[in-house]
Amino acid sequence: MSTHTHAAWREHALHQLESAGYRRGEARSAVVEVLSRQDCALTAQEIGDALRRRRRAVGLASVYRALDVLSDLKLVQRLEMGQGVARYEPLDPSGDHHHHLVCQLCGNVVPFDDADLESTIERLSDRLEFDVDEHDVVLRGACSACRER
Amino acid sequence: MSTHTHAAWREHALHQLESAGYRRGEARSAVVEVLSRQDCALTAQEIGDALRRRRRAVGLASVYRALDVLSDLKLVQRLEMGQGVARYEPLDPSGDHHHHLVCQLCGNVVPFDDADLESTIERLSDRLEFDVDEHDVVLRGACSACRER
DNA sequence: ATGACTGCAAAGCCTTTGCACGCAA
DNA sequence: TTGCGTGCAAAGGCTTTGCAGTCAT
Repeated sequence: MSTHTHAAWREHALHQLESAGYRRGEARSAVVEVLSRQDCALTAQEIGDALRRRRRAVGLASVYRALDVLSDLKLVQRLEMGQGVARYEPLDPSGDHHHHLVCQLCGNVVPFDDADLESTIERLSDRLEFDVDEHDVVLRGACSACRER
Repeated sequence: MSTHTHAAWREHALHQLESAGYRRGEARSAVVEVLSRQDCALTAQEIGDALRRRRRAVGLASVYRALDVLSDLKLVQRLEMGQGVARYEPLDPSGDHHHHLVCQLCGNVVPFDDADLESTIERLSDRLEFDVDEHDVVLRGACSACRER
């Protein structure tokens, strides 16, 4: 597991934003807030919906703009897991991360991590004629709930 | 490497289409033709362009429709590697496959394969509470050409 | 002859951009 | 006060759909 709590990520992110010269705007802070409460990948829509539910409605354009900035600062990772929709999740500054299982029946996304997989990818990266600095792995299939139906 | 040549994949695909009750239409056959000459992932646009260059222009809608059918029959794999554009590549019936390196500087996509990675993922899949039936791995970084600049 | 196949144009998503206003610093 | 941040509406890019004509069987 990560050494960082959700609150710690939020502080870290807000601090990084400030250091990078960004002002503490309402919309951006609200997006950081929502992301900090969730450790798996959300779509821009989902973030917008969550904000609306919490009575801190933010224009979708601002959500996208906030996510752009956060991606640039490597505070969130942008992921594409099919269906042509991008998902975003907080990036642990320690380098810790997980990958995703996508259920092809219900569309649910479940995180998992595996040390073996990480070290295999690391060894592999060294072997390639390519400077690898990111990787992602998506497993697709049926989640336990859907399999039983 | 695959045990199937490009021509073999084309024959296999055309045969499967026929078995599944599809007619041998011009557009669909042309898409199969282009895919069979390439073993790494192409976008719908790229397929359309290739067809136009070969004087067998096909409407983009038909390209997409053909790719849909081919995906359903598991003859091609649909991949999303960022930038919100889907890519498609022939799927070897033997189960052989590769993964991709994406250069974040020039956008080039390069295939690679690694037995170690495959077996690690297979072991991992058995360990999970999830029926895994597909996986894909994307490595991002700088290709050798871009690194030198 | 019949209905699958195709191309074109229109419609649908997700995402980005333009612009005017408001707010942090 | 300055110019970054925000929301709205419009524009963009990829993909899908509706429709009428065409072609395989």
